[in-house]
Amino acid sequence: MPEFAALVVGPSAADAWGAPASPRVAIVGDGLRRVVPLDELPGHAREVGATSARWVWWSAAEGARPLVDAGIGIARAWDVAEAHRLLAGGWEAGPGLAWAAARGLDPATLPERHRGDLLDLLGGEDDDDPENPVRRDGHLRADAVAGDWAVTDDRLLAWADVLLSCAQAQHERAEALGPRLVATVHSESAAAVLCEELRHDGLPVDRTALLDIVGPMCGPPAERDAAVLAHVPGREGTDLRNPASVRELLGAVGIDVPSTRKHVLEAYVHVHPVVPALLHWRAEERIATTYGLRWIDEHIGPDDRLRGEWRACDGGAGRMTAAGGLHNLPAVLRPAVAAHPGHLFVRADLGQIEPRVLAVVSGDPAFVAATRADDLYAPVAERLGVERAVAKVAVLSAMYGGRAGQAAAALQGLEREYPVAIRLLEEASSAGMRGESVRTYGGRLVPTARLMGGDRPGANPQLDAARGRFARNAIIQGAAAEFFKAWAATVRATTAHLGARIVLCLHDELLIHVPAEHAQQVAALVDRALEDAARRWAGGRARFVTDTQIVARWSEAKG
DNA sequence: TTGACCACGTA
DNA sequence: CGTACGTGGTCAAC
Repeated sequence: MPEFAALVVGPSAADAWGAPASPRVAIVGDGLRRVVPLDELPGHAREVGATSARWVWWSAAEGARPLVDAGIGIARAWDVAEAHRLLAGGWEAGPGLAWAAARGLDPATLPERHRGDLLDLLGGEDDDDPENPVRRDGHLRADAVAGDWAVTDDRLLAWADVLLSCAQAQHERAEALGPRLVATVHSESAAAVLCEELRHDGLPVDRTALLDIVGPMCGPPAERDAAVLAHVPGREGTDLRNPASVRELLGAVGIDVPSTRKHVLEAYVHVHPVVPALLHWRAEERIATTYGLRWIDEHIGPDDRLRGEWRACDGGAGRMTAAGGLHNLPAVLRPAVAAHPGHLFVRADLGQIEPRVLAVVSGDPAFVAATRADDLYAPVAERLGVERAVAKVAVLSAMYGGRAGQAAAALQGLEREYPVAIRLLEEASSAGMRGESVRTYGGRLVPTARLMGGDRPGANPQLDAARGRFARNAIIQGAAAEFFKAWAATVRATTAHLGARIVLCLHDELLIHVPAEHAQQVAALVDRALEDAARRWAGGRARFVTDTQIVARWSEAKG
């Protein structure tokens, strides 16, 4: 059993005069057992950081956030919420649920809601020892889960003891479940810490450049509308924000479309000038409403950093998510993402990550061999005896469940030449169609039955097919997310001493803010981190490639 | 106020 | 080809 140091944060309190007092924090494990005020935590945290102990918290948002905000580096962590999401699937991962799962308690016996409201407190916990966070039925007290039980130092220590024992039970389960789960928990826990750092640091922007791009698109809405409506005299009353109204407008100029979506309208750009005007209006309207002056004001601090909340995994296959527009920033805004004075970006993205991951998770020898090429699709095309474009569509269709166009014919070749890889995808697909859960290569449980409505498998063929595609894709997308996080965690650990900070994670791409004089060295470490991650995660069986560049602005990256 | 749907940006 | 996410708009139902 590794050395764990459990950290819990008590409720924020008021002192005797009613002024806000610093919350108290308990640290238990690794030879420590103490309670300290939150504002004295940094000194104690450095003490733990100096050992090889692994931090344990209910969640990074609770446990890692105060350390990150205090500028304390965090080397190793066990995040109970992330571990629970991996082991049990889904996104719900509060202490009550994680504890119950780790202890092998039937989730159905979980107290109705761990809300901590009056009914909860009255019901069922009268007979329990008020000083014990664990009820006689084995579950955690609802008021403890709600965060307002640990009001004394003794209770806070008891709460930390519970956390420590929860992590130890999870560790045993992870070891028993599969060969990679403990490593995946470590990596996911590091990703959760990274999320706190991403939130804390923010993405450096050039405010002047941003305003130059956004400003001209943020004029009076009436003027934007008028530029479109000028093409259709007599229909100035059209509400361009209402798709039904737009469809009516198009009908009036002889364009009959089932929907007004961009890819539908693009076929009509030469039919009537209102169509390109409308598409241009949509793009500007998007910037004005979503990425306009209000967004800049709300999300970009006085230090010219764009901040949003980050999560280490979504509720599905396990990709990272970001709020505040950080994950869907339109390309036209990228020139405004700029390194701050004295700094540069190291920008790196993984090439053809999903087919390379397919090679690893399936172990298909011929497909693994194809990863030796810089362009994986070239040897695949050669082996199938088809054009590269055809091979690419075939591989993507196999991973995503597409059946349209030329995919079907090329898939036959894949089944013949790469039977192991295709069989894995087919097995995932049928498990999904049966409503069964699948596990990713790293061990994340991905439920399919609860997704996309509650219909029973077999009741709705379209829904079954959708679950099949979802499961087929989840084992690839999920494993790619795991590999990406292992890479990011390695980069974070090996470049921190040079002042490098990861400031953006975009599924297969890293943006690292680094003092200019260390950019070259960080770029080299990024590539070495990929080799290390590939060796640890994939046993070196497949080759992974990265395109690593040093740029001052995100938009300078050529790809 | 809330949820469904559309639309669209990113990978 | 398809999967996922977050966001903001309208509309209908409260």
